[in-house]
Amino acid sequence: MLVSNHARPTLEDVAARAGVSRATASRVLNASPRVSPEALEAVNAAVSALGYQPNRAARALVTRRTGAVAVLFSEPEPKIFDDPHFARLIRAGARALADVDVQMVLMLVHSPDDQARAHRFLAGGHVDGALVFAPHRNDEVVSVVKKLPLPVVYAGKPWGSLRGMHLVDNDNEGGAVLATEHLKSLGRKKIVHVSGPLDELSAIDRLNGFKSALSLDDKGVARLTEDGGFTREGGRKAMSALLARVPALDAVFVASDLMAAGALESLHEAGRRVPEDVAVVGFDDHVAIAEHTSPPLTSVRQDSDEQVKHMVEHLMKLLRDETVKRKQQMLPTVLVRRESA
Amino acid sequence: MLVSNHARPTLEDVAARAGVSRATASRVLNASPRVSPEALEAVNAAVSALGYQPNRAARALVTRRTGAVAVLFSEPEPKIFDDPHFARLIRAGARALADVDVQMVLMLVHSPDDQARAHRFLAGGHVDGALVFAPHRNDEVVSVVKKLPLPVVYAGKPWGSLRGMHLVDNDNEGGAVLATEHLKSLGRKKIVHVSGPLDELSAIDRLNGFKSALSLDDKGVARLTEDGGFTREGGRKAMSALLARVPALDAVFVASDLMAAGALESLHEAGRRVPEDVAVVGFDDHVAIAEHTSPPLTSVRQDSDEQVKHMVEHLMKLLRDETVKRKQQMLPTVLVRRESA
DNA sequence: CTCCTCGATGAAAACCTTTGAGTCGCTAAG
DNA sequence: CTTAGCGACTCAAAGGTTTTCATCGAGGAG
Repeated sequence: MLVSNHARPTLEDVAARAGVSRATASRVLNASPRVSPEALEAVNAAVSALGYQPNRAARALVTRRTGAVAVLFSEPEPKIFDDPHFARLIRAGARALADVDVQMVLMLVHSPDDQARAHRFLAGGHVDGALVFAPHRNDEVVSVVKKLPLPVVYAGKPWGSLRGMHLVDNDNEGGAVLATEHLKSLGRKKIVHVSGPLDELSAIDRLNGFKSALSLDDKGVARLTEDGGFTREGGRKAMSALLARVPALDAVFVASDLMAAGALESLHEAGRRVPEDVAVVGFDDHVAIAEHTSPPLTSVRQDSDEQVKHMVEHLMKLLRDETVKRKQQMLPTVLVRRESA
Repeated sequence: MLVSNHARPTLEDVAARAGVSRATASRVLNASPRVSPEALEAVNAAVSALGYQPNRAARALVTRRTGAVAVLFSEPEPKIFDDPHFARLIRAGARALADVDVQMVLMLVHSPDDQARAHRFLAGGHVDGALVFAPHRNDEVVSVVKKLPLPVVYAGKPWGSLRGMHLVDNDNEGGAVLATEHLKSLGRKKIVHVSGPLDELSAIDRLNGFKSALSLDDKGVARLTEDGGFTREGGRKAMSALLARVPALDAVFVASDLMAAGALESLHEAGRRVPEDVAVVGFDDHVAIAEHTSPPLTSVRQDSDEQVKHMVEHLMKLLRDETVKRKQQMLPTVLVRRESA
């Protein structure tokens, strides 16, 4: 029998070599139970002998599954560049999806053009589902995605009604309580907060945790809090503003490590020693930042790798039509002590 | 006529509605010339009326094209997190590929496991081609990819023989000459260089540009140069080492903006004023960094967006079997003056 | 010994598109 | 008036897999 030119082997070839029909070979590949041990072995042998790989397109055609999922980021461009958090999320997504043998189609969505394209793409059935990172208030992406008949898992709470939405969030509020309680336990009396932008629910949750740990009323929170916009520069400015407004402050809980880095700069400039004069706690536990500030930063760890892994698992369950016990998962946060508090 | 349930319309539906055959409808979609204006219009009308989108799997099955390309990054993890350059490349890739309606499948390749997976995936015919970012010496990814019958375009020169390889590089050497000449033109006499890791050809090229602009011999270069590893911290340390070794230095060309940021810190600590005492030129012109150092950084611009765009165009030509005039493209670099030199 | 059941298997349809070969109606050339 | 040529189109095959349904054989019950 002539071996064909070095075209990729098809299921037919495998079946022929194993001495069974295409159907049986297919059943082996899909781990169907109705197949005899001998057939199973023969097919497996043929598969590895031929180096067979199923043709994704053919399979997709009949199963109506593409084996790909979209990963959507809606974030203004500078943030994506500056904040290592995004790189980490993208990497975690790449790894987690590769682990389950699913193609990751990355889409960055900023402009209305991008939104239209994303809509076309998602509606076009080119992916089986989507992972959506869109933390901002009234994010267009969310409304675009929401009306599509497509399984979606969100990272954190998207703005608006959460009814029926699948998401994996970090316990932002709990983490903030942890951080604030820790500062209290150090005997600090005048604790302030550099928050993230209040059009993101994660920032609001952290603010609320701070507020509840200190039993503050709205006015109190407003006085002791400044928005740092989740950027380094914003953190620096917010810290300066707080120093001006509350000169006697002896501790600060900063809602992200990147902002905390900025806040530390501001504190140094103001001549305050950390942690002696002012204790500082960040949020994220982003090692690349937290371990390289001076002093190294005590921070609330939110494990992004874990979050993304859960998102992928959750989405896979949705795709397999399994029932998920809880649509909305919350991941615990822990305090990682270093030297700043 | 009953409208079917809300299943996605197929080409058959479009053809029926337009009153033509499937074949004609297909030709319209693929912009074949052999089609009458009336038919063209009728089909287009039907397409938009039905909101038809071609089934990618079916198309892939017959054309043997997947409509997806892989984007491979082989870089140790910390780099990917810390260096905004990667975020920029990823973003540029996402945009450029979306523009030509091609799916971007992102793969980060670090471990041997990853390499095996990448090999399986690429050999499995799941993508039509690949964009490879693998700058390091003897990078496994390159050898894996090289023996595959798959169109590949590299970012920058991969290590090893370049014969027959398609790549888009920045004019690193030219940029380095530009930077060094600029420092000379400022009347600086003692110019040193913080290089990137010398297992990357881009770093070597920049070093060579520095060397040739100053007509240095090997010994001279060695004395005036220190490896900063393309990291911020490395830049700081390299600068300190150079300050110790060449106290009289009055200018430094740093091979990346991230390292330059570190070098500036080191210079400040050493009490040198920039640019009065020491003029500094970076490389990359990474705005997020260069505009926010103090003082703002003069830098050699390499336009990554442009580079990636060229890579995508190049790959598309390869996929269309067009002949490419030059397999290896070199993109010009320009000096962007700010305050540091 | 016959009839059923049941598990393993094979034949064939279905998924949706592209594309080469063939058809049809027309004009221009002979 | 016939015929070659041509443009626009249709027919139908091909592409590789999953899955339904039918078949086949073996073994157990009657």
